[in-house]
Amino acid sequence: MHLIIAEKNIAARRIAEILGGKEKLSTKKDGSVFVYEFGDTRVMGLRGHVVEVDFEPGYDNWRSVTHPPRSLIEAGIIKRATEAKLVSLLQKAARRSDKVTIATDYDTEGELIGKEAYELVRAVNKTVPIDRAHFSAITPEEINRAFAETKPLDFNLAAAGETRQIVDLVWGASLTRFISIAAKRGGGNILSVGRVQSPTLAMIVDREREIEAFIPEPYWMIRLDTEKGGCEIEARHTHGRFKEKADAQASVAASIPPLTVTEVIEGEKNDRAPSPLDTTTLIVAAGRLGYSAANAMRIAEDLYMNGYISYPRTDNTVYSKSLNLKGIVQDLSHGVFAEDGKWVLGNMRAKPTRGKKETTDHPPIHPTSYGSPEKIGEGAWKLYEFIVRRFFATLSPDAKWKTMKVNLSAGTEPYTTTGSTLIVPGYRSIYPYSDAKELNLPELSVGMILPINAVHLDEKETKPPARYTQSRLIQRMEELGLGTKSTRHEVIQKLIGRKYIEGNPLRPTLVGRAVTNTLSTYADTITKPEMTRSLEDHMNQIKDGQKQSANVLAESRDMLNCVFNQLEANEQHIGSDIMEMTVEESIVGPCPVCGHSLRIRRMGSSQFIGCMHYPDCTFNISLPPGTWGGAVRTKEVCPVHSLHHISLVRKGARPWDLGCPLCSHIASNKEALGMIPECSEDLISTLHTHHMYSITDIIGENADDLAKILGISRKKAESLQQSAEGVIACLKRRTEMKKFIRTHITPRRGRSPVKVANTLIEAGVGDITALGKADSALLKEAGVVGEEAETLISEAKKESDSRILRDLGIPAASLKKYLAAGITAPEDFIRTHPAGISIASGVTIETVIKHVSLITDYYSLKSPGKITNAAFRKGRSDLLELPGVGEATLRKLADSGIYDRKSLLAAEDAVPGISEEVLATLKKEAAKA
DNA sequence: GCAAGGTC
Repeated sequence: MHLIIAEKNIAARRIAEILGGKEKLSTKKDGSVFVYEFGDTRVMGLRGHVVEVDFEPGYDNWRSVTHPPRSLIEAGIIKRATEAKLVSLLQKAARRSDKVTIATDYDTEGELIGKEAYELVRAVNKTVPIDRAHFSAITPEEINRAFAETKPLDFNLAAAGETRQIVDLVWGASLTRFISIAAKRGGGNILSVGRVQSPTLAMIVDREREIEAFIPEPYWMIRLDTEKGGCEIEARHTHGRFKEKADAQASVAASIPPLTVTEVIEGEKNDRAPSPLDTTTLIVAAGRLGYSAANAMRIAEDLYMNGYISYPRTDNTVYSKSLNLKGIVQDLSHGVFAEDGKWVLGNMRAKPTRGKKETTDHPPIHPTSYGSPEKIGEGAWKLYEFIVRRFFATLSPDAKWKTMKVNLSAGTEPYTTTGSTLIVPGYRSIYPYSDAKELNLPELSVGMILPINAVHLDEKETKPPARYTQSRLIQRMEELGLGTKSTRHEVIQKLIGRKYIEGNPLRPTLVGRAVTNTLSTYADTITKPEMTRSLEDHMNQIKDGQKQSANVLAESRDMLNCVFNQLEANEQHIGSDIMEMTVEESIVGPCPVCGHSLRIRRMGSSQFIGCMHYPDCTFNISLPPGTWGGAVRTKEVCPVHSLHHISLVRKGARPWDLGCPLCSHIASNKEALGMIPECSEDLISTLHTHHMYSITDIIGENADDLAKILGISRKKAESLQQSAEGVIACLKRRTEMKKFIRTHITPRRGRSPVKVANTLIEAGVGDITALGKADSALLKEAGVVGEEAETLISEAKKESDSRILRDLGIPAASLKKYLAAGITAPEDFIRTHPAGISIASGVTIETVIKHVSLITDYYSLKSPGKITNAAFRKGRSDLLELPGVGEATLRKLADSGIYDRKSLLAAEDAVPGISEEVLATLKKEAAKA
């Protein structure tokens, strides 16, 4: 069997279609893996890299003393399968192959992916010949040619890719760990470092610094209004910017009639049709259409998967000769594009335009089939339409402009104005994305005298450089060689996810600035794009066989060791620097009690706002747990408390805006405070002026202090505190009931669990015990009826009973056994004799008696008599010896307190479930024995 | 729990 391995499923399918020709193609799917078969050939697609480099085992603990971050530099590197299922299927096929062809993408990473496949094949099949097909487009011509002239795999090229992987892992992981540990960051809060992300972050930080350091300078510009035959013309002074206002004013004053046309220069300008699309250009254009970089790529990926456009990750801007451009235009000339498509066919330029970059892996991004707006969908249509029109434009003639430059003089002052008219629309008739505008000037000739309608002196200011937008940043990254077409937008997302940058356009956060500062002081290499450039140089040398991968890695490790010398010597310093710089982001505002700063603090998943002067000041505001979202401060500040508003942010959810934390704290505690009988409005406001907002604040205060604050006696203060504790207990029970209702009631329209609970609370049912005693009329009012109501009540009763039992001191393990035996309420323990309970539940008699005593003590009833385990066992076997006594009879007897011969003989009352005659017979038998 | 690079 001939096994062909492609880089991805779609490529595999198309290769199979082409090579299979007229042969019947069968598609098999195993899990999520597709296999295409024709004749004796089988084609499989990988998912890019199916193995990953990692450190050998033993380096997982970040805080290990024996394996500190630095030890990662020399740690062994292993490869681990990331797509286990796919790998096992691949190897299964490889075992039975007599020929293998690697058909991954035609670039460095593709060669490495090919080598990974090669090693997986070799691991299970030592002898099968393996070759490599190179193709720059998946078209019949290219594929047939590539498979007719296969070559050996280029191990040097793959080694170049592998070297990059290892350098990235070693630098990235060791530095990430070091700096995270130094700044005491863990969990989802680490500080990452990498060859691509760190220089990208540094660009944003640098830009922000430039903006901050920028001092605007005033300057002046002069414009002049004139007209010709009713057509208004604006001309500008040729001096441009005046630095001195006086000079500008002098020029304005000298701008006097006559205004004479001194020169008219007419020309023609060629406006070249745009070049084919690569990923970066697509993202930039998408940015103008309102798509973020990551969103644009997601949509493009979708369009590609559905067959509407070609592969969206490419650096290529030159169509290959094998691409049937005319055929594609014909295919697209439907529906919305019918007319424009026909126009393109009728006006096609001799050769399509070409861009500067030409690569071999994929064609430029172009449409592959027609999709109507309905099929494509609203969110993606603008992007798809752009891709189609851009494709049209690359096949359309250039546009032509007529230009006119007119020089004028007003008194001694020179002015100029320009106009432009589109004379040949060319590609512009089907490509409306450029903002170049026509500006028609009237006919003017040298010597003409025009009126001066006005002379304006505009005061302006120089402006700082603009912040990066996502697409501008991606362009810049491409210029600097940072990242690839597939990863640039992901890098930006990563920086946002790490809270290094935010906003649109992008600004650095304090964390982002702190990390960049530290890195550029102690690990400059990783913050510079030059690291990527020199890595690429080394990769080229490895590819050409001029250098060994091992040498490059050794050099790189030496460098990293030098960096660590710096870092380790300054670890304390680095940690405190970052922590100091970033603390500001968690500061909410002044503490209302002591005036120091309040900070958001996190401990595990719980979070609260606390005073930085703790423990001297214990003021704090509780916040919802982190599962609702991490608390961050927003820009808004409360005018009353001068505190930043707080927002809870969670992945995949809209942020929950709490507003001013103190306002919301006060509001949410107001109702609870009102539940304390002694709390009048006045008393509450007195409490507020002393910064006591919640019930816990009242309870936590020293009783004497509380008395002083409120101007009441100590006794009254104590009773207030007691009432407060009562309210807390009551609230706690309510919460429990709410939770209970939530787990037992399915939400339905107009009847949410919360609503049900609130109706019950209003009616005075405030805990689970009360719910167990509630009547069905009330539940009906709350919207719970029939069987559901019965279950709710009986479950509540069960829950409440078992709580009572637990509170009385019956341990959970025994309780479980009792409940399983149907002994659930305290009454059951009194109604049934301990002997019956013991037999039913399997708990030993001595323990049962101990537990029953707990209950009888509580209800002030007589305790049950003592029975030892031994006596109980003996009595039980004695009874079983009596004729006609089995387990069932034994149990009935036990329920009535009969557990041995003696108690049987002493029994006076009837035993439920046993007839009097039988009982009498038993007694006789017992007396005999 | 770290990187960057493929692809889903």
